[in-house]
Amino acid sequence: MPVTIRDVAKAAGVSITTVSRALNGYSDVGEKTRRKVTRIAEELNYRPSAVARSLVMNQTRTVGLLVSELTKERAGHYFMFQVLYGMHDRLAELGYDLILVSTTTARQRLVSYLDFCMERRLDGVIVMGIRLDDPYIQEVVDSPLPSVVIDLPLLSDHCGYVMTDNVHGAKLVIRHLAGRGHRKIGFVNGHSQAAVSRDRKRGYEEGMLQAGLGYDDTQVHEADFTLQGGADGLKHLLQCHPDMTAVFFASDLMAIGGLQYARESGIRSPEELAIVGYDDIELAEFSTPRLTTIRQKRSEMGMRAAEMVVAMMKDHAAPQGVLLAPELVVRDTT
Amino acid sequence: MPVTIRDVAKAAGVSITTVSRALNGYSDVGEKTRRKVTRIAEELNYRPSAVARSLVMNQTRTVGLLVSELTKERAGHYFMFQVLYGMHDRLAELGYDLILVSTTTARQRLVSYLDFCMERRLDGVIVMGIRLDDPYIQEVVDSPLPSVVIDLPLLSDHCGYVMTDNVHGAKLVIRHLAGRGHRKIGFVNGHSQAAVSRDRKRGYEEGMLQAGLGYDDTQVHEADFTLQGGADGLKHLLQCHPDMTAVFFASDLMAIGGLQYARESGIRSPEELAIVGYDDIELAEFSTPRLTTIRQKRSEMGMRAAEMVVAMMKDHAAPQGVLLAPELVVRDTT
DNA sequence: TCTTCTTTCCAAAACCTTTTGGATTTTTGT
DNA sequence: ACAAAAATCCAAAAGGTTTTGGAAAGAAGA
Repeated sequence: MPVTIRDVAKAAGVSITTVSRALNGYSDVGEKTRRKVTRIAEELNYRPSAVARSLVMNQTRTVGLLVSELTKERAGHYFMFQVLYGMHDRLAELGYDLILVSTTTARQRLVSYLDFCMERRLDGVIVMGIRLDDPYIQEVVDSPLPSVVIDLPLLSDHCGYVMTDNVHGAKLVIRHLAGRGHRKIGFVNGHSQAAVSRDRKRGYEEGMLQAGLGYDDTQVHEADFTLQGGADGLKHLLQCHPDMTAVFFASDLMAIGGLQYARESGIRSPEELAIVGYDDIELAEFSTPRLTTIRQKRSEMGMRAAEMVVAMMKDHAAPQGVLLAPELVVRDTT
Repeated sequence: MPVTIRDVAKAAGVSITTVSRALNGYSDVGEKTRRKVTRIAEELNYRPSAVARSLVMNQTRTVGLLVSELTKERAGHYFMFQVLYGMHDRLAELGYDLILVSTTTARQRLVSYLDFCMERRLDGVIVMGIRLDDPYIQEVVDSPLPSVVIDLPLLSDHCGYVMTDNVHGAKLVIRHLAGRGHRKIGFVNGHSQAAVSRDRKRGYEEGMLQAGLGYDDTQVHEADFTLQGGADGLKHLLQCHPDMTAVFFASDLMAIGGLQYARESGIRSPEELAIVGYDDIELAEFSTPRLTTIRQKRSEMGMRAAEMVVAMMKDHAAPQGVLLAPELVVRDTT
């Protein structure tokens, strides 16, 4: 049904070789024939079949986006959407397409992640929102497929990563709070199955020690990145430490949950309790009071991941670990 | 490099025809050979090439997701992510893959949307977050490619749609507010380039008239679905109508913006001002006070879209217009 | 035993492109 | 005007699968 290269060749009175080379800008085709071919291709509305091309070139120019948290649980969406945006945009610029691969669907549970990529002959994979305990993680690292992971420091022969320097980000928070005179600072962390949680906790700990405030395990509470988790975390922390004057949350969503709990409990922020989040999602700027937080360059994360995976696929570049600098955004809650 | 059907055939001592038919469950292959072939295929870790298959079968089992709002502007993300989830999940179940097509990238501006779909030989398209004034809209309708549009009542030979009954949803809100005794009800709408805005406004108007409250154009304000827009809209409405006791926002995000403006202005909700949103995004349940809103079955929207497009592609089913029922969720702001 | 179905298998064509290795024509150098 | 070099073109192979139209072998019926 669709018009093929043969149709164009016939209409132009040349061989299909010539059509191919004319349209692809090779130098061994005369100027007049080239113009004729392009004109006719235009007229016939010829679109070269990407699948035929993929078959012969042995590359699909497609990268898979493996996201395990594409589930009903929505905690990560605020963060992920914009990473996705930057990633897709840069990939499109580089001439690659993005195909969704979810580990949570029924089909994926049967066909393994790797099988899927092999069958589709994906050129590379970007992994996002994966947990440390995800069974697919080993597959990714072991696979010969070029891959880059977001927010997980996985470095191997075929696997790079890009993430924000979470240790540094957390330290920025503590330094800021200490500078404001806070001595007793709590920390509501995300679940331990996220690499970022580990790093942010380390940053919190080191930051506290460096500020001379000491590290106390009971001032740390592990939640799950959700609004509710943030509220519960704050409640718990304040029960143990009624004299706490500042709390650092490992995500904006949790911080907002905390903010709401505080308001319901009649605790004013920042007067009675300073609150800091992490991520700088859109909502952070519009909460009342406006949330102090750590900004992650989300769309840049996506772009860097895209660039790296393309470099690996195209130029056989070596995978690297990219650490982006976080940025403290001071607003009203501190 | 990867193992092909030829390798399997050779190893099993049969023809490639037999391998193909054995693996695809045809009846004209003996039980013992079938077992042998499957065993060997397993051993060799054979994965049939989807691209070769696509070429010969003339179908890619891939549908494109055309989303024009995959931009830095984040207003729709809270809504779209979960539609995407339902859509992808159902598509995967049905054996189809989802590929992202954005109209906002540099590449798409050169190569038209249709060209992209043709080149990739997509079997179908789902369109989401598109505006009434989007230039691609005509392409979609005219295209012979099976397509279904979300939140835009576009029905043609090859194009169906699924959306929530927004007229009814808005009426539910007005009826609810009128039942609570409100007489002067404002409306902060989304931008006029969204079909949903048109419908929700109609629902508001009809609702007001049916409740005997009359329709007054100055009680309606057009915003843009953003937090800031909601805040500004409420401010404007209250300036014109200080005696307004209830405001209906065409999205939760705007309602939350309104809620925040109200709080900053010392206006308590629901005591002094009832507020209703639309969408029932996660945040609605966690705002203070918790937001009364209209629930859209977002993941069901995605699923229905997926099912329809597959039916059109596979069984040549006729496109339909699907209207899902909205649902009033009463919380604390009314 | 001979014919007629079944069952089981396979060679070859088809899908649409790119690339290889040469062939043919034109231009350049002398 | 002749050899060499450059420019322009093309036939055929390759890529990995499905499907078509038979062929070969075995079983059933006479």
